[in-house]
Formats: sequence, C-alpha cells, structure tokens
Amino acid sequence: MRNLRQGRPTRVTISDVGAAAGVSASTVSRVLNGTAKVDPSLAARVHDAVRQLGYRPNAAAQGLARGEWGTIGVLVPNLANPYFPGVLKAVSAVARSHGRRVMVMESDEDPSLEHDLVEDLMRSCDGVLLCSPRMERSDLVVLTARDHPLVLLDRIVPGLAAPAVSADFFGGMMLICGHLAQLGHRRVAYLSGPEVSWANSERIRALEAAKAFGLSVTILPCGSTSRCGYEAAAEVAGTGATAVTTYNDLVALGAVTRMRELGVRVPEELSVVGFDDIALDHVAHTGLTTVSAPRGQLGKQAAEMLETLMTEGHDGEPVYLPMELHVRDSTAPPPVTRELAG
Amino acid sequence: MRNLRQGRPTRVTISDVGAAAGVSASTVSRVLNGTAKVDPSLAARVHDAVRQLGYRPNAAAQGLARGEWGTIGVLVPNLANPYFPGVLKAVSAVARSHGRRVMVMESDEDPSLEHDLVEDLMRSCDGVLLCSPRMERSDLVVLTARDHPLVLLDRIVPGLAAPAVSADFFGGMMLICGHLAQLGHRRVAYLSGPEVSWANSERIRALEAAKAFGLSVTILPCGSTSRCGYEAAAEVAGTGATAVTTYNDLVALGAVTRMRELGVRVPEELSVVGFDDIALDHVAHTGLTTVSAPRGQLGKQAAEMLETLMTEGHDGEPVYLPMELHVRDSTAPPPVTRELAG
DNA sequence: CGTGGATCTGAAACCGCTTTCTCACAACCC
DNA sequence: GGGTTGTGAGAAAGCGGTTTCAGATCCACG
Repeated sequence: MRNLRQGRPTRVTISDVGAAAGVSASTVSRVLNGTAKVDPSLAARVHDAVRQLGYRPNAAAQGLARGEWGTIGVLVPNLANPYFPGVLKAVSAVARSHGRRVMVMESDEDPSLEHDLVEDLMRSCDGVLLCSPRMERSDLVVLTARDHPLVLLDRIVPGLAAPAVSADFFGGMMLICGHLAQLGHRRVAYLSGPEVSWANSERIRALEAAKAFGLSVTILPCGSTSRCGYEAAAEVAGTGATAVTTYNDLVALGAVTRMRELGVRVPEELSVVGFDDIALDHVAHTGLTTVSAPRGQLGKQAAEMLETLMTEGHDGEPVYLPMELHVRDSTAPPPVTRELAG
Repeated sequence: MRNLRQGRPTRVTISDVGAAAGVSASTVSRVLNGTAKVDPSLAARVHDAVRQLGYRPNAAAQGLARGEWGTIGVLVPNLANPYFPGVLKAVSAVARSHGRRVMVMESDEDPSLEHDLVEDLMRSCDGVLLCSPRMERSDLVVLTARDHPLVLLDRIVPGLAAPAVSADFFGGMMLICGHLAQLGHRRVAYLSGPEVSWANSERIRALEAAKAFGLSVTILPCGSTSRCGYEAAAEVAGTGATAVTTYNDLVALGAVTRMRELGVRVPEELSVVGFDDIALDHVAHTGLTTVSAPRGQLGKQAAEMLETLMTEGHDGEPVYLPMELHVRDSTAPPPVTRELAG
C-alpha cells in the first residue's frame, strides 16, 4: 500500500486542457466561466478534455487574475466553545450563497496570536470576520485602518472604521437582573469572564446599572469554561448572595455541578443563571435559566454586512441583536430564611 | 462613522515598495524572504518602505510563484461536536510549527457537500486532512486518486492511495465490553450512531466480537447527538439490557438525562457507557464511564503524516491510536433482581 | 461582388510575486 | 596593471489563470 507520489503535484493547467481540446487557453477559460459565447462543439470538446485530464483551476492563479479569492476568513477565539459553531454555520450558509468559501481560524484564546492571524486572513481572503473579545483597542485600530473589508463580531468599539454586529450583552444581562429582582433577590454574585473581554465588561456594565433594581452585586473573578465555574463556585457562599449570574452557560453549569456537590440545592437555596443559551439541554440535567444569543442571526448578519462591504464598499451602523430571556428550572425566589435574616 | 472604502482594496505591491526604497522588486523580495544577501543599508530602506506603505505580500501571487500556498485544509463533518476542536488544536499547532496555516471547513454532516468541499480545499491548500466517516467509498477512491496530498482521519479504508490515522474504535469498544462483562452484565444495548459511518461500524464489529465475552447485544438506531440519545433511551427498557453502550458521550449523556427523568437509576439499575471522553466533566453531573480518544495525538499524528506526504512525497501504513478506558460513576454490576430473574 | 458589421477565436498583456539570468563593479592574484 | 573571481543588484521570465485586443470568418446589404 506504500506508494510514491510527488510532494508537489504535477498539475494540469488550462493550456493543457486547451491543447487536448484543440483550442486556446482563452477559450477554455471562457467555456468554464461562461463569460462569453463559444461554439457548442468547441465547448463540448473542452468539457471532455477537462473531464479526461481531471483539470481543476488553480485557485491562486484565479485569485491573482481576478483580484479576489472567493473566500472569507473568520477568526474566533476558541472553537471548543459551543457558541461559535452556531455562528459559523450561519456564516457558511451566507458565504456559500454568494459563492464564497469560509476559512476558519482559531486563536486559542491567545490575543497575541490574533493580530498575525488576522493579517494572514487578510492576505488570503476577500474579507474577514473578526471575533476577538480580548484584542487590545490599539491593535483593533491598526487592523481596521487597513483598507481591507473587515467586520467585527460581538464587539462594538466606537470610533472604529469597521462595521460591527453584536449580541446585546448589556440588554441580556439587564433581562437577567430584572428577572432576579422580580423574584425578590437582593444580593447577587457574578462569576466574571475574562477581565479584558468586551463582552464581559458589557455584562458588568449592566450589573452596575441594575443597582437601580435594588440589586447589590459582588463580582468574583472566574473565566469562561465550565471548569472555571466549577472552581469559582465555592467562593459564592462567602458573598451572601442568593443568586449567581455568570459569564456564560458553561460557567453556570460548572457552578451548578459544584453546588450540587457542596450540598447546595439549586434553585431552592441558590439561583443560578447562565448566558448564551448554548444547547446543552440533554447533556446537563438542569434546565438552566439563561438568555439566548441569536447565534444564527449573528452569523448571518455579520456575513451579510461583510458581503455588502466587499461588493458595495460601504458599511453601516453597529448592530445590536437582542437577547431573549429563558426562564427554566435554575432560578427561584430566594430562600425565606435568608430573606428574614437580611 | 459611516465611511467609504473600496470594495476591492487598493493594494500596494512589491514594486511600489521597491520604488519607494529606490531598489528593484527583486531586492525587496530578497530582503523580505532572506533568500539572498543584500546590502544592509538597502535592506533598511526596504524595511522602512514596507512599514510606511503598510505593505503585505499578496498570498495568491506568492502561492502562484512559489507553487505552494502555505496552507493545509481540514474538512470535518460537524464543528458542533466537541470532538473536533480537540483535534483541530493539535493540527494547528503542528501546521504552525511548519509555517503553515490551517483552513477549516465543515460539511455540516452532509456527505453530498463533502466531495466539492474537498476539491475546493485541494485547489487552495498544499494538503488536506479529511475526516469524513460517511463519504461513500467510491468518492473516497476518486479523491485519493487525485495527485494531491491527502490523509484520512478516523477512517481506515483498505486499498486506498492515502495514508490514514484513526482512533482504534474497535479496540475501544472491546475495552468497554470487557469492562461490562467483568461487572457481570450479559444483555447490552447499543445506541447506534449514523448507519453509514465507518466509526460506527467499527464499534458494532467490536460488539459482535464481544459475544465471545458472553454478551448479547441489541442494536438500537439512534444518532450522534445528545438529543438522539435522549430520544432513543426510552427504547432500552424493552430490550432487557442491564447496560447501554453508545456511539459517543453526547448520546450517552442524553440517555442518562432521559433515564433520570424516567426514574431509572444510573448506574444502580442501568449502566451507561460513553465513547470519546469529550471533556464535559463539569457540565454533566454524572461521571461518565467512557473510553478516551486521543484527540490531540490524532490531530498531531495526522498533521505530521500530511506534512511528510507533502514534503517527502510518500506515505506510511495506516495508524491506529489506542483508546483508554475510564471507569467512572455510570457503570456498576447489574441489579441483583434481574440477575436472579435471568 | 465589395464592404460593413457582428461574432467568435487566438494572441498577448497582465495580476503580484519568486527566481534565474545577466551584468556591473570591486577585490584579488600574479 | 590586466585578467579572474566573487559579489550583489536589476532585468526578465515564469507561475496559471482572466481579459483586452485584434484578427478571421461569415452574413447581410447595397
């Protein structure tokens, strides 16, 4: 089964096809792209030759000649977060409908890699979709200043020369706070996401605004994974909080798991709220109260904005997509004992 | 904030840089690639010009001139399955260490798309990593016959002109069966994955071989998601099985959730075993007994095989990577009552 | 039957970069 | 000091397509 092959494949070119079909390369190109009328019999010969030789146009040559790659690039921080596949599917669908393919790259949560990755993407894609909650503003400025179509995903930075689409994290967290306040909670803990994350700061901004609802909030450093949630959950007890809000569903589920182990009943003794509504319904056994990010909408919208930017060359205002509250089984009124004691 | 920009960016070329620096394009190329010695003062001028003009080489032109793209492509069926990010991270790491970037595409579980996607990948990548458990053998034959580096991931097909790396699904399922037999189980149900999937058929092959352990197996059609597992779990009762094996962890967790709802205690009344060991420890509240796929190893090995194939032009034998059994809390000896009744 | 225009095809230029080839110049040796 | 190397930079030839441009063919019409 061991076989020899060229490291660099011996490619068949458009001229080879032309030669085989007895026509010029130009004609082959015209036939394949349908850019001009050619004699049906010639076209047939060309198609035969293509089939026989197994010809496939070289993407680099096409890209060079046409001045575009037929590709859009997407950079996401972490594919392991179920959030992203959801938006990627929508992005792919839009891209495909415009005849483009999608190139996905992952920065592995490492902002220092992101700048280079985006530049790579710019060099080989017609446009790029950038989801980088952590990249420094200055880097962002540099990248958006380049004359290359780029749209920002889930991050709105005023004053930047690039369109942006984001879930309305602020509004989402406000919904949560309203829900908790309505249930009668007063002391709330927040398991915070990555410190420098824009998405996280939006959540915190909402938590602060929610003081108007009579909520007092303790922010606990945590992270973005279920493991983080699991580990940070133990801190909640010390805050006197009757409800925990989180950076995302993973954190929330990790926290629920830990609480269960600690013998704290959810939601009777402690309410837990997620964020994002990633579909883990049948995996976790708790119906998690959370707000849903319109991941499909987000991807669709972002891809369409990018397409507009690439073809028509202008962008629009930043778009915030509303989040929706889903009340499930992990929230309840605070325990009566605490209510009395407080 | 609304600004105008070119749909097609006005690119600055290597000649522009040369002109600005007062040297020829060749010299700029030599400076940037370090392919030949150039006068330090010229080099400095070039670097200045590059910086000032914000020059970035055009990837298509480079690809065309060099005959390679500096990119490897990966096609996976579904990014939403936590299995893949694990292997992708390893693939990326290897690729990066060889100075290549990774282009990820997803077929969304649709085998009819896959052929075209692979061809796209071949046209714009130096090599491709194909993970397609479902693609028809005939398609596979066509694709591997093309003179283009390709390695198969998690699918071993004898007689194919392409190297392959796979987790040893057969061995993994044998481990599970051994474990169950040792616990005293006799009747086992299998929540089957996609019918045409090679990975699934390997598991089934092992289940049949496990008759030698005294196990009798009922195969129930199911699928690959937690929702599938949730839905199919109800069927298990009818089979008289005291243990359920599954296509993957997601299915298993879905099944556990359903069992809980049905009032069936896991593992006291029913043992449930997963497959793959995707890290959802802190999300699900059950420590799931499962076998782990060496996802990192898998990605690393596959990427390295591809690299070898691309540079040295030859491939090796198919590689099976062993799986490891992790006994946790979802398996136990069968209930005594059944044991007596049976 | 000659000319104008419409149509289709091939030749050639070009996309932006790498790389070979050529040449100018300096250093070296005898 | 002249001939020989050696060195480094520019000119030019691709890479494999697309697209412009010009030319050939054919038809219609005067």
